[in-house]
Amino acid sequence: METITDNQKVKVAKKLKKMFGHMDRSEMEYCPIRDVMALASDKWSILIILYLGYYPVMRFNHIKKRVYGISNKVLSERLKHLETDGYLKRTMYPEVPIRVEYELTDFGHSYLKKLIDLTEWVTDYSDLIIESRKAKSQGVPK
Amino acid sequence: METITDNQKVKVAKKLKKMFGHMDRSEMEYCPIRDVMALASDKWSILIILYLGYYPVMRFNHIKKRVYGISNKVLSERLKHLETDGYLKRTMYPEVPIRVEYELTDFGHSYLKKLIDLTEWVTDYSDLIIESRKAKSQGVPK
DNA sequence: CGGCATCCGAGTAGATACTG
DNA sequence: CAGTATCTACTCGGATGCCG
Repeated sequence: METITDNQKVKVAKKLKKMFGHMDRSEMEYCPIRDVMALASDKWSILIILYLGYYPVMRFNHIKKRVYGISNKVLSERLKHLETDGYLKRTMYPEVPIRVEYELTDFGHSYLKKLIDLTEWVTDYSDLIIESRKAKSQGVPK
Repeated sequence: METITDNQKVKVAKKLKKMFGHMDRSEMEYCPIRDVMALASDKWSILIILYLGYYPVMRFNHIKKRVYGISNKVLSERLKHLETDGYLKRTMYPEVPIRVEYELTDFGHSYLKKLIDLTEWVTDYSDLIIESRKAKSQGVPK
């Protein structure tokens, strides 16, 4: 485990203070963090974006195959949202049969980088989390 | 907007390949990324962790006041989960009235750092997202 | 004070069938 | 092929009341 010094903690606290200083007053009914995170950090959206980082251009059914378990409805919803928020670009080719391609925008790529950071962190520590869960569930009785 | 070169995109793709190479075969019914992210990346948990980075030690009602709009039920759920997964430590002082304190573990702090990265990114770009939303909703008719 | 139990309503997900 | 429509099932969040 990467050690964290008290000094670093203080720095972090300062950053936080700057970030949401005013939110302290609980005028944070509109909170951009909550808002934005909510939209692009659900399990499906993350996977979609990660796959689009892997395969630069994907079609609807291609994504559906990769993002295992997602339904048509949810996939098209997510894609629409992600497009609306500017993460990805949708290109339609009016051929027969129709062809639609999805790819990340520059903004999407910038988010992808953050996401990869996070997933690297997750994969590094997921074992630790799983262990922690077991420890608590088997629970030392007292 | 921070520019992203094709070269960087290739690097990112390689990382992804390493990260979930096998997931490609869609044996990813258990996907640690999905799993872990789902638990600590919901809007409430994020705010709880951010606040615990700001106020090192918090009590139940203190958190409740800060995390505006959260209900008792949801708060205690989140706290329990976050504790189970090892993000935070819960200390009970059997006084009267009882006192319970929450604070981040080292693991929690390590996650906090990632979270701050993300929120900084979000605050940098949230305007851009809002604009993108407007652009799409007012929608150039054709 | 902290927080669990219960109930209820709303939104969301999933399965399936259908269309341009 | 790329979705939409529809229906159902279920989970989630909020409100309330109770208890150690």
